[in-house]
Amino acid sequence: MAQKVTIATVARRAQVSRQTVSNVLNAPHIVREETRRRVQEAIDALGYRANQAARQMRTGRSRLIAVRIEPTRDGINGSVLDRFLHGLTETAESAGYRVMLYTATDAHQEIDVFDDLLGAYDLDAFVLTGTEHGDPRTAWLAGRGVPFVTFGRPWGVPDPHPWVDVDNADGTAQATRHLLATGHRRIGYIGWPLPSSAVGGERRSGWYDTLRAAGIDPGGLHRETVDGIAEGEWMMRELLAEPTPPTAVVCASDSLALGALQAVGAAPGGPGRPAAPVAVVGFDDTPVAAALGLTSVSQPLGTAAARCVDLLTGVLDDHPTDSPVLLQPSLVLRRTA
Amino acid sequence: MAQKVTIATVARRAQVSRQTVSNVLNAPHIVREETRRRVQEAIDALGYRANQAARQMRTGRSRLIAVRIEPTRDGINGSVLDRFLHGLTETAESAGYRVMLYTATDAHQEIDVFDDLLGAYDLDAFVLTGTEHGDPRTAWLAGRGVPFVTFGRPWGVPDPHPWVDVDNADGTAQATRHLLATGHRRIGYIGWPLPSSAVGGERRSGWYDTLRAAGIDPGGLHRETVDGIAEGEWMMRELLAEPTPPTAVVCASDSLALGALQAVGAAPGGPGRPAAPVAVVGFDDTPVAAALGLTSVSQPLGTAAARCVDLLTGVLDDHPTDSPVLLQPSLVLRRTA
DNA sequence: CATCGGCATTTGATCGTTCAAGAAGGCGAG
DNA sequence: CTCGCCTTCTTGAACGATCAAATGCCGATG
Repeated sequence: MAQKVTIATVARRAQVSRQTVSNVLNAPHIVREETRRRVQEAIDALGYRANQAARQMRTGRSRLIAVRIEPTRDGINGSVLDRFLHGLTETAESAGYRVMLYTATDAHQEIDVFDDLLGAYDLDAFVLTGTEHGDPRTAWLAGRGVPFVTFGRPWGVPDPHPWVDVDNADGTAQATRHLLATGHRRIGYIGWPLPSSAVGGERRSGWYDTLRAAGIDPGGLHRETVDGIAEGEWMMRELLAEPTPPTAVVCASDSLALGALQAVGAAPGGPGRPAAPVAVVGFDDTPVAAALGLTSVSQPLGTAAARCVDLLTGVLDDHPTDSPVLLQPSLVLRRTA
Repeated sequence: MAQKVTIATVARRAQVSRQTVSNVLNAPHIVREETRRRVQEAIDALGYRANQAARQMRTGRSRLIAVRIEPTRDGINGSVLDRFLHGLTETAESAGYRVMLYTATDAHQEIDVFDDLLGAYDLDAFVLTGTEHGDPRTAWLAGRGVPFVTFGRPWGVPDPHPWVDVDNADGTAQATRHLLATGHRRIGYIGWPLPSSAVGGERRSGWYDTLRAAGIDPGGLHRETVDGIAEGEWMMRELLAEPTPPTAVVCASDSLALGALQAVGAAPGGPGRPAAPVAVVGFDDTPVAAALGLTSVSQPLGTAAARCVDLLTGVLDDHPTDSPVLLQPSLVLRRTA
């Protein structure tokens, strides 16, 4: 087994002091060109890698970012987090950071985990997903001066923090405009209950405002429910029982959309099958949507993750760019609309 | 902002030396009961948490486990990794370990990442998923004496290592037995090409052996292809074109099963719809299967993850239990079989 | 010619923990 | 009484890096 290579090993080999090696790594501009090259050669030859623990002890920085991994409640929507995580890990790597996972059952227990992680591992930053009104987590982190980014904009927070979000309203607006363009006039909406779901409000307003802008009264053609396939089917049945039922429906999730599809009797059978009698659009472009030919709004998750890392490294490396990022989703057209 | 609480702070408050505090944490049995309690009170009162970086520098152990996060190639099967990761994080937490993510494009690049992570972060162990024949990663890790566990048994490795796996053959065997019990006699199989996919071989043999044991000749009722919905549909069409087509088919993945479903003209529409004319069973019990009412073989991913952590902590904490773990899957019955 | 300032590099201290060795006290045996 | 042993606790050193300050060198300046 090879001996451990430390900064002292490199220093001896390059005939310089430890500090000069450290400078080559952390402040190359203050080292003379010829010395820098000599040290660099020694580093390469020995395969030296700076020990993070030692560096961390001195600097108090760990180059570690924490993200919560959630149990995939619904199952269908789980892939959203999955794709986000992958993008996050990849971008963080290229910025010299690593991603650490943690779990939590609720916001308050999550705060305990923050405390734990900060105390034990000196975490540099947190990425929070799924912010809601009056989120206690952001207040706690901000109060401690811990850097963090949220994927999801802050809701009613006085002192704003860096965030990245996808323009949910624009997503449903795109869906609605597409349906209008293909001749639909009675376009319904199935989403989440408003006071509790901030994102739900966004998605509904995209549908609502687009119809109003087109001179159409959305009327009572909308329903709100918790997420789920069965719930979507039930709500769609209600809409179909209206005096003048919708000819198309925009849904806040692929789960709801899948339920709606079943209610309209569309037998989803994959690409190449005849279109459903009632058009349906989902949200999130999950694998289920792709598999079944469900038209759905796609979030640029890889980009969102990358921007989260950009914002964080901005704060951590002292060139903050505190402008929030709002990304545009795109409509993926398939059989159902 | 509160001052940083170190082991010295605790020691002063409890009127003992640093080392005694350290002993309370790491070797309580050598500390007198009354002293132990006094120190513990100080720890609780101050909210002290041992700094991992400092501990790691002295002991060389980081209490960190690394797992690779893969791009969800297919999309449908992505949720498998997702669920595994969640279980891993949760079990690791309760064992005092944390999970770190990394990405890699291929096995050789992954080995570079190993080197990086070991050099910089002193990782304690790796969890590898998806082992194949002649995997260079296990050889590299074993050669360096780095602890690791694989989710997936070793294939043709001379010097075995700890592993956890799900009995793939038993999964397809259960599916096949269920089909036999419900009266089917001509049962086909759609899976992955054999020499390249070790898991594919397992899954096929479960189907094959069960039929043989029931006195039925599997004949030519099987097809092998790469994973995907379109591929499944195509292979199923071939099977249906046989002189005596199958009345049921077992598939190596939900993707293939979904394709097969489309080929048999079954319009998957969710629970409550009439059964398909040809029975179809998938593998992995993904959200898509649940959403469409596809009968599928379910892997106990949470348990598998927990056992991976158990094996690792066994090695790391010096009470190795080097018996591999083979878990039984279960068949989730839905509409399609 | 002495002094100064700037540059490149080195030296000693430090982060918070655990290891290895040593010290204090009590107790029983010779 | 002395010695050795055990239990319990303390002291100094070390892990590998960075920070802050000091050093040597050089040419420019008064």
